[in-house]
Amino acid sequence: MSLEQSPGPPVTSADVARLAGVSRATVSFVLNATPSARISEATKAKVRAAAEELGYVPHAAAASLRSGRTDLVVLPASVSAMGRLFSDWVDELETALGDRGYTVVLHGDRSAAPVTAARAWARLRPAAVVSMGDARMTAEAVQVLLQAGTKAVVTVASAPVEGAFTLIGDQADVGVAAIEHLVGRGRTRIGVVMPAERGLAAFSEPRLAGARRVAAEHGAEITPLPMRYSDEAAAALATLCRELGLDAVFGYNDEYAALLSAALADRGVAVPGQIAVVGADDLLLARVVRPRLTSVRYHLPGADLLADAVDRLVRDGAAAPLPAIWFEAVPRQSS
Amino acid sequence: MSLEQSPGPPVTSADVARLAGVSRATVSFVLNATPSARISEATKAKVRAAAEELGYVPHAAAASLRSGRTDLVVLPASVSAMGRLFSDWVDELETALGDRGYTVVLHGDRSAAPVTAARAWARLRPAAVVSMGDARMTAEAVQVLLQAGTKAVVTVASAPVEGAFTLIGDQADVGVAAIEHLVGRGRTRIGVVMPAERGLAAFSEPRLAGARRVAAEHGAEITPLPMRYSDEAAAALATLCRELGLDAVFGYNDEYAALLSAALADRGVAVPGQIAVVGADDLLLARVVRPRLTSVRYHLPGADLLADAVDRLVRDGAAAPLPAIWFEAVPRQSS
DNA sequence: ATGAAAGCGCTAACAT
DNA sequence: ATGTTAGCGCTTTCAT
Repeated sequence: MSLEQSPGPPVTSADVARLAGVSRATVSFVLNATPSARISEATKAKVRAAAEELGYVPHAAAASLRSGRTDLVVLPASVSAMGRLFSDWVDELETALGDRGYTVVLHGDRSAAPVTAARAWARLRPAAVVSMGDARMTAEAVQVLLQAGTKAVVTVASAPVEGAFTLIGDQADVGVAAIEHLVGRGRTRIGVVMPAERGLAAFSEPRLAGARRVAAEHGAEITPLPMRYSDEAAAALATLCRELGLDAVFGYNDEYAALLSAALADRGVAVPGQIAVVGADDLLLARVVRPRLTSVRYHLPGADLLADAVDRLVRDGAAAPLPAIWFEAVPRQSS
Repeated sequence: MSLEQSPGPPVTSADVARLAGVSRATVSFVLNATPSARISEATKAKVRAAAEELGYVPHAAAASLRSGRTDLVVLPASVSAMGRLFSDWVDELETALGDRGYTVVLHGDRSAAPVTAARAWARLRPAAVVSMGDARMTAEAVQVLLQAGTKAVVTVASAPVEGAFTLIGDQADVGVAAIEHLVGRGRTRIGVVMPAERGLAAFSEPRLAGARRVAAEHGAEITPLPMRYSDEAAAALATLCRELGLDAVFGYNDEYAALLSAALADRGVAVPGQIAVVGADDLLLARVVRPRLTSVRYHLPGADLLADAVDRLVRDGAAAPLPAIWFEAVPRQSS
């Protein structure tokens, strides 16, 4: 293969047709294996050879513009805001959708307003938008997408979102699971870490609310603890925890919890002896640190299940509901 | 805003033109703020109002099909194979390119062959493909993209890739930095963790090669240690390390290293007393675990710098070279 | 200052 | 069994 520095004009299906000595329609039929068209094997071979020789790559946008169909699935997701739990799951979903013929693309938008973000996705005219862990799929955002012809709008929310296929899952239940676990172990003066990093409030606020609800039921006391994700902030907070006389901390997620747990140990506070610590997400990190970290674990629907639902939504406009996301504390050494 | 369940046919610029009482050309001029066209303020206002009222969202594919330009940048990246170091950096790059008017999209393809993957990206006719940490941007893959009209093909590699804007960075240097550090601390019987997970060989093999090179220079001995990313595998490997009489381990990256370090401690092996441990990527994890983990740190070019280079490449077809990626061991308690 | 019309690369009726 | 043709939604000369 010769490597030319300056490639000629882009190869189109017309070039392939010319070289193969057939029409553009025939090229389309052959390369897309259109079932309704009967093309002789000889012609097929000629077309494929020509395409191969020219290095022809179809123009996805042109094809979908004409056909009115699209195989694009947009996953709105900011890579760095995603825990390892989610990133593994996103990977599986990508594979599952890929197997079903979709082109999956992650779109990490940074715009604040839900409708603005939705418009950015809608410009691409995707067949589906699957929003996991992004709290910004409001009813209006859904309308923008639907209006742009998006067949499947999937989102996670604590209650059904109008027009969208909603995966029910309430972040408050993370707080509930954590506090129930701690109360069950006799803890009553409980701190709840609130990350200072932007974009995490959508998760931390409901978790705190869930924590408060359960604590009230059991006569336990909740103290919100703002914390930045850094060594120094963890050290300062560890000191504060001791001064406040807390006997437990729910650390928002495993990363914050592990950071704080290490800082507590550095200050001579016994974990879980004096202060119990609970994380969330059940990352491998929870098993890497010592003491091993008790963590609230997600139970997400399987990626294949969700991919099937998306496929159904795109083809038939409807799909059977999926089981809700639920949460469970996995007890380890830290509590 | 009324939420209709079944949206009508998609709104096109023709609808906007009709409502505003102007031609489609005028709509295009107004919404794209075309400098060469002089449109009266009154008309502009009318058009914008009509677009707003109809909830018009432009069809990106149609626009770029006609104009021959595209603002799409594809970042080939498998989310889960990306360390947190890279994910933060990818986030910044996304922002930087977004600020320059590009639509950034992560494409986590799972196909093995470089050319197949390149074809999948080329179907989208992106303006640029920026491949970080994906070792599969071969010269042929670059040609496929160039041929499809991709203006900027950027990749990381240990040596310039023909036709691509290459960011020089050699994974072997990660191994070099780790082993030089360990040898400098008097260690001579060194294990190198080789992750069993698929897709990581592209990184682990060169790191091992770099480690071997430096070890040979200093009369140290290298033992490759296959390991899966799990608690059990780490436990088994910890036992093996002791049996082999190793005095140091380079743990591939911080995650594997931390897992192994904890397993060693569980077995009563003193870290760093009996066995020193070094990771890579300099994640916050390295500061979360105890003993704090020595780690090899990347020095990547700033995201803004790279975004500028991409922009230059797209507009002018050329850009000034960027400084090479280099590596440095950050000493902490584990070595 | 605005409109008419051509055409980007492709697919899908409809012809042949 | 294959070719002809008419657009998909948009941008962009060229006219007016």
